[in-house]
Amino acid sequence: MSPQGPEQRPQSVQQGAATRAALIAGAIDTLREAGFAGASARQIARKAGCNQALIFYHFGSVPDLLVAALEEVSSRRMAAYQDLLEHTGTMAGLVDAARAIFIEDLEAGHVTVLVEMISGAHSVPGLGERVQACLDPWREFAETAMRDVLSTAPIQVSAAPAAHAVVAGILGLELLAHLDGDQAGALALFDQARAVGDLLDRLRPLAALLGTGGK
Amino acid sequence: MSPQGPEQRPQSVQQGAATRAALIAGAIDTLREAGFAGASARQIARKAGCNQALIFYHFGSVPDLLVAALEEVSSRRMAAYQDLLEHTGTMAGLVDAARAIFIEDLEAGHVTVLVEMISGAHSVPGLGERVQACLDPWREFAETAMRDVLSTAPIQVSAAPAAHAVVAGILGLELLAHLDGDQAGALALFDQARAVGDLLDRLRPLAALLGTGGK
DNA sequence: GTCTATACTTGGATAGAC
DNA sequence: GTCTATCCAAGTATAGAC
Repeated sequence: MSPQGPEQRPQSVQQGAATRAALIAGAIDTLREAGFAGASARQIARKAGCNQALIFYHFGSVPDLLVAALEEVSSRRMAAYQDLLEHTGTMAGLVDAARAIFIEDLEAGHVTVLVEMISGAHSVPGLGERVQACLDPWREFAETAMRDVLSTAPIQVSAAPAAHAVVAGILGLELLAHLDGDQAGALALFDQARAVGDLLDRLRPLAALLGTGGK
Repeated sequence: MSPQGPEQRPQSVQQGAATRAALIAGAIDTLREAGFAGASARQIARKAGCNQALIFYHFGSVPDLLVAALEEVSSRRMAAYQDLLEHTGTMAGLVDAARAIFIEDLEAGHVTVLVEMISGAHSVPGLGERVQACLDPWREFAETAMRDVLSTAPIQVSAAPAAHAVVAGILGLELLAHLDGDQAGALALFDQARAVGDLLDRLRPLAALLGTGGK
């Protein structure tokens, strides 16, 4: 695309891209292990195995790098979520899918990154809006998923508040799981939800008879 | 209690207590407005209207002061929660009480303090355990409250996972409300929950007939 | 693009005067 | 108990050599 041809600086750009990726990976690791308050330029650079000055060269500032890291995690996970949720017609199926995804995210620390960025946004002016923008696709996604499932549910529930509850629940469970150091509480909750989902699935035909389901 | 009598240094201790209180109040304000990452000794002292060195004299370190602030908020709110929940026999009543309490906490920033301390604990070794200890009474409280309500519910749900979900939900809703700058999402959710609670209350006699409720 | 060196700022914590 | 002054560590960010 540039006038001087695509092979003028092939090594440089490749190297630069690799460094960018390493810094983003280092930022993600640091957010998971030391939180927002511990995510300093020096700490991230150490994780990335490169120099601290490169953060400012490639990203301009530490918060800018952290936002890039959040966007990276967000886009990487969206694909997995789409795949897992697109074939769930029942409440029980939704709970199972949600459980699998959530445990995976919890262990990998994906939600930790998000939570740290949301709470850390308190201390950096203007950061909140950028994190919010990153979260928006997820809210839409959750609302669509809830709309699909709730259309077959025996009780009338609006998708928007339900989606809000799901997103809030994920964030809250992450906070508790990280504080406790285990996922026992979250696992027990998913088991309960699975049982309730099963019950609702079995109630569906009955509800249709009584005329309380659907619209 | 001390040998020299209770009036030896009345001014000093009174002054000291006042300063301690001012520092705790300053720490709470700072956690709410600037988050854990922004809660430095100088910032807190500015809010408290006193000298930065007093933090170390009275509390030893900044994290120690922050824990004291969390304990203060926690114990102050416990009374309010006890009062509001002790007369709720129905699901709808529980939702109404929860809504009132949650909105009050959200506006006053009580939950913000808790969330910031949980997420901030990532960056200070040993802080997590202390925050966890502060949260324990609340988990017990939530479990007791859920047990009371669920005993009359038309479906069989264990109290422990339900309480875990409630606590997680409160934390998550706080994160979202603070990020959005409004409580619209949380309010809509409570309205939905109120409708579902109403439905469950009306289903109770029916469930008893069918034999799916109780033990 | 990457490194070293450095300027500058802020934060935690202590000593000592009052 | 409270203040001023200060030390030291850590953080952000930039300049300039390579």
